[in-house]
Amino acid sequence: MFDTAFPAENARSHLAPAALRIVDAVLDALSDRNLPAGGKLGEELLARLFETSRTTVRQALQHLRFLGIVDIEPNRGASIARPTARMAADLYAARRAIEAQTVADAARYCTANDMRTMLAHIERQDAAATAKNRRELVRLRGEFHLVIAEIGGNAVLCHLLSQILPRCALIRALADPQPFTKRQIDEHRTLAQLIARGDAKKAIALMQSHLQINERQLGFSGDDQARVNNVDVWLGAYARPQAAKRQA
Amino acid sequence: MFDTAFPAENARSHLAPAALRIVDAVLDALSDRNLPAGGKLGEELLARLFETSRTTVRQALQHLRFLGIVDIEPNRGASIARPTARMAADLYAARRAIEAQTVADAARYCTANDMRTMLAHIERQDAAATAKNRRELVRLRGEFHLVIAEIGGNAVLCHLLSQILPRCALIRALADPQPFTKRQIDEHRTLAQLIARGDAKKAIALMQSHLQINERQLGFSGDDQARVNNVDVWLGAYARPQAAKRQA
DNA sequence: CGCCGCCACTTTGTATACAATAGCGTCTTT
DNA sequence: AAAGACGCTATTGTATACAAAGTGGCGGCG
Repeated sequence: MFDTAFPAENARSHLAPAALRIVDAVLDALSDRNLPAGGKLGEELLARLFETSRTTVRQALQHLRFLGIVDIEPNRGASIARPTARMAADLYAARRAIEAQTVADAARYCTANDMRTMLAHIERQDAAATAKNRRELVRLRGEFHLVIAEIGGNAVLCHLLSQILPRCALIRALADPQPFTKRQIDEHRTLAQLIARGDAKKAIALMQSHLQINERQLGFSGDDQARVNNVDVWLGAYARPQAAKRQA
Repeated sequence: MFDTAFPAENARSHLAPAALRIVDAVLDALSDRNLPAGGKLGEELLARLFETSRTTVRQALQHLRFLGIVDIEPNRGASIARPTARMAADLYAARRAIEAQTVADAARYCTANDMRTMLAHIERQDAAATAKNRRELVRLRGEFHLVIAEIGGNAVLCHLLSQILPRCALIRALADPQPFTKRQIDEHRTLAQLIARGDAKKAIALMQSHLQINERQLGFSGDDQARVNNVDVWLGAYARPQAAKRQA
């Protein structure tokens, strides 16, 4: 479905396959809520886990830093970002600003084929929700917003959105108590219809409320430090490609 | 003026000093319009020019790729991005979406001290314009928008803006025929006043027109391939820190 | 004479080795 | 016994060496 023209893939295309595996492993672990906030990501350790060199690991860490998933302090190394409530609010405010535009563009330029793409994607969301495949569902929910941005056709907005979506996923993994809900998929479906109809005004309004509802679900009460902090424990399962594939 | 809290600096803080020098050299060359679009940036060459290793060069190139200043093709290396008219339109559309929000936030949260910061910054813009210091003026014009975003207080929007501003600078360096104009600084001054007054509505409107005027000035008529393509020629002057300092 | 294939060279990608820095424990001194 | 300073260890930062891939030129063949 997503060929080389897909902006999110485009942004990753330059990465070495090995580095990409590490990035995906971290993102997968994030979707599964197996991320210890503030957990340290030693280069040597990752190199051993993924059977590659530190050079490649550093590539991956740089990319994750760019996505806001890890913090890198000079001479201190990388650790999982510890997003604050303020950061979450900023992030969602930014999303509202960006996605208001992507939705408007999508409503303007949506073709019949685009509508089919959206519906097919929503089908996959439904399937993932039915199968209670949390990781896939988290991935698809974010990806759907990218699909809309792609229909809008603004490559820059696509790129920006693909950057901040993983951070939203991180925040939700740490602070969202409600994993499975069909309502969001229903909102996606309604959104798709409004876009296909070209009703930009209503589509924007729905997107805004859709995002605000998501944001309000966040609660920063949970003490994230309570999670496992042994990175090799929680990342170990994601290191081997076959292990990751098997779960998916 | 800008301490560690400044988002743009924050995003660069992790880079090695040597890598930062390379990034700044490219950005300076860009401000001076000494950038051959599509020009190849060989790693070995840069390593020799900046008297460092290819490891550091690669770091800098990765960062420039993040900023959209260079394209990196696998096994082909890095080259200066060749932005299209479409890309420019997308970029400015994204800026309008983002800066509408930053201006609104700034108008809401602007303090007396923030106003002084803006005015002081505008003073520097005036000084650079009077001194016909093109590089400094280009830098300050972009930075002013970041100052506004900083006043707004949304770190994510600051970060996103700091990412796309260099690309705007690249596009203007390649396609903007009008280097020196005081009108933009006047607009900045008016914008500052509206923000300080808390008039979000008018401030947003002015920002939109400000950006649209800038965008309309762009003309993609010039054949950029006509420029020098010998990277060592145009970057040589920026390689040595003292050389760059001397011009500034 | 033109085109196709092969070989050499150039350039990038990856891994490893070395250097520098921060954190931490211990030892000494007051 | 407590506090400070020194040195050790663990981890990151940087450079170099080796491997792989791509590009261009040369020679043979049609």
